[in-house]
Amino acid sequence: MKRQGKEIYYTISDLAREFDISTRSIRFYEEKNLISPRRTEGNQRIYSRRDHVRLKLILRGKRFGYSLEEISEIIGLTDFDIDEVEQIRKTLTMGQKKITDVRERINDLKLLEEELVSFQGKMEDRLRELTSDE
Amino acid sequence: MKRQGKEIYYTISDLAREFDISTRSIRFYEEKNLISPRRTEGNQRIYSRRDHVRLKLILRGKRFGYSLEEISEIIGLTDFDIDEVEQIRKTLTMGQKKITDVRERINDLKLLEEELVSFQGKMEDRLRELTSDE
DNA sequence: TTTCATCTTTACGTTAACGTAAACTTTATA
DNA sequence: TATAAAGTTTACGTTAACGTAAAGATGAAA
Repeated sequence: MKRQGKEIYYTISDLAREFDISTRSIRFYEEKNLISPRRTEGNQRIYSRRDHVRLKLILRGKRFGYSLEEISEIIGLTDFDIDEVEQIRKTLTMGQKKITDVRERINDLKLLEEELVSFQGKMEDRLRELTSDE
Repeated sequence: MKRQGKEIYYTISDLAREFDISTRSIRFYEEKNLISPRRTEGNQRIYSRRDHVRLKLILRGKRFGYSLEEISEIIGLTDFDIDEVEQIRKTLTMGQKKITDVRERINDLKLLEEELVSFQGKMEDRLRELTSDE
């Protein structure tokens, strides 16, 4: 992370280090149009604060199993290349679907958590059983 | 889903239909030792109620981005081939890690949900703005 | 200004998670 | 009992998401 006057910016290896991913991955995301950094005169990538946020979003999406294509859809929602009412309505509908999807996932995860905790409890009981009488 | 006296069992296509996946996938999960159905005399797979539950767990795992290998770890927790105290302790430690992991994922998802809802709100405002004065 | 770490593009390699096809067997139904 | 539907194994194909290597350009430090 560096500064240029008032601007905060990052090199590709800054981001790779911070998020613990390879530079290859970051370039790959760019190839897939998930992120579009500016360039220096010498053609090297410079990532803005906004790119930084963007990358965090990408990785968050990956963590719960969205493919890059799906992430692209979700992130696309944040792209302000929309201008007409109809466009906005479409975006709203899609956004609603995504929200529903995310809520479902949260519920699923809570179920799994319960199952794991319950199993954990059973194991602890069993352990007490085995270690009490020795 | 069929019955054989008191037993409930499923063929491979029963499961494929119910969970909307291919029979290939189901066989693949077996190849990876995630599931182990019994066989008929003629060597065809029969899935028990327990196998059914197991498959549901596998698919749930997949939904939030666990790889089959990770799912295998999680599911392994339910396998009662453990008997010694040390084994149980190991299992408990690992289970704890999984629980922490799952909780982190839940939090991440809640963050994403907030972001999506907030964005949705902004879009609705914008839409009202555009449609109020026409 | 040199020099070395860091960056660039290009391109081929790899792995997980299946898809698909072939050739054959088992089971259900007319 | 014949025949079609469904199942089996074997094996090669495919796609996403990178890994890795080469060959050269750029930028920071001495």
